[in-house]
Amino acid sequence: MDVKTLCLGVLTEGDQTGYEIKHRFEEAFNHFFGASFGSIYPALAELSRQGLVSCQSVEQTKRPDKKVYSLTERGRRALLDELMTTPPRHKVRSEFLVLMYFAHLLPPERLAAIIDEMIARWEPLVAEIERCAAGAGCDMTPNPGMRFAAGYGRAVLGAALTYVREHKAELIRAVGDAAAEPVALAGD
Amino acid sequence: MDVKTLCLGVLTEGDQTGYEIKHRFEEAFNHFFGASFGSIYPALAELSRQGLVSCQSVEQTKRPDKKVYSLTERGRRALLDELMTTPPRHKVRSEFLVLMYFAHLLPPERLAAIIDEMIARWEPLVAEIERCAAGAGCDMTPNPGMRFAAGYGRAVLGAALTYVREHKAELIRAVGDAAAEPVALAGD
DNA sequence: ACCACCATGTAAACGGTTACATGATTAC
DNA sequence: GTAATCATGTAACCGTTTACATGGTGGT
Repeated sequence: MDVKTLCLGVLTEGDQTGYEIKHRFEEAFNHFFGASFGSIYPALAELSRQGLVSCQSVEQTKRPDKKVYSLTERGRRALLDELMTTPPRHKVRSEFLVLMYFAHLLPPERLAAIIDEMIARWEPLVAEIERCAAGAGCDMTPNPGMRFAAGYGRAVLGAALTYVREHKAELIRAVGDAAAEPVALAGD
Repeated sequence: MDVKTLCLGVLTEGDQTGYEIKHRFEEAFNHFFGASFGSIYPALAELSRQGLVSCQSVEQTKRPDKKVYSLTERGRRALLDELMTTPPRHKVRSEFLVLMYFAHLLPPERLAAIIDEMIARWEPLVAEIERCAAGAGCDMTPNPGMRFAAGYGRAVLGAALTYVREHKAELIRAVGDAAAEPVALAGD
């Protein structure tokens, strides 16, 4: 499953331009699937070439023509097929946790700054997930899947936030103590 | 931050071969950083070329020579520098949640199978994280960072497990109801 | 018989990010 | 004057996955 499939999926919610699709990605999939313009535009071009979406240009003054994409019947079938057959992978790649893993190699101020940065990034993300689950940014009443995904995000990010908040001081203290130990021995 | 950095990090725990490093990755970083042989061996070769690790071959009968890598002083400095400067990214890419998002396009049996598969995959993962946090697979007493990362994994995976278990039936019912509605109207 | 474990490596293919190119409009 | 919004696209680059290549040992 790649950006192409996600584009097909977004287009089930109505015809959209590449630009709009990008924003829909950010609203709806922000916490579990990222995509940049550099992957979306080529994906749409390829889908168009394969006849899975159709495209009509809308002229605009002093701007590139807007290209509105629609899901074709073949595109819908391809999407359903993909959804029926792709295995449910779930990958996390966290440089944050790598940094935490090697906490004993870092000064406490750096640890504090890293954790604070994560908290500052996750807090608004939870807020946005909540907004999205309430139906913002999408015409229709939020369907069950949307609510499930949003609920998952809220639950998991909530747990992450709680965990880092509750263990920040403990980690910093423990690292400080471990660093102090050999010095104390040497000073004996 | 890439596999190279992680290799340097693992080597702070003691000299190891590429093969052993791979297994250490699976034990320690399983839930937040994946790496295959195809990325580890070239990474070690590159680190060796850069003088960040040293390597001594150990002859073996009827097997390729074992190559034991050690962190050099320059390697340690490079690692510390990397840990001090890399921003704490944290990315999730979940085809599972994409599938859930489009639940209304899938039959209930498929939804149930997907959720059950995730539960079956996460349950042993939590168990392994717990084992690792207790100090298994690593000579030293687990240091604070290891425990923090493991605790994070336990908290977050625990929340994920609880969430999917508690909302599985609800999702499947809601999707079934939504699918039944138009039929009921048509039948009126 | 067959599979898992040990042990290293290469190379093609893949998919995505980043940076670049263009350029008017509107709001602070 | 500076930044954000609208709007599309290309191309170089990056790192990883996947598949292949080799082959003895030990367990069920």
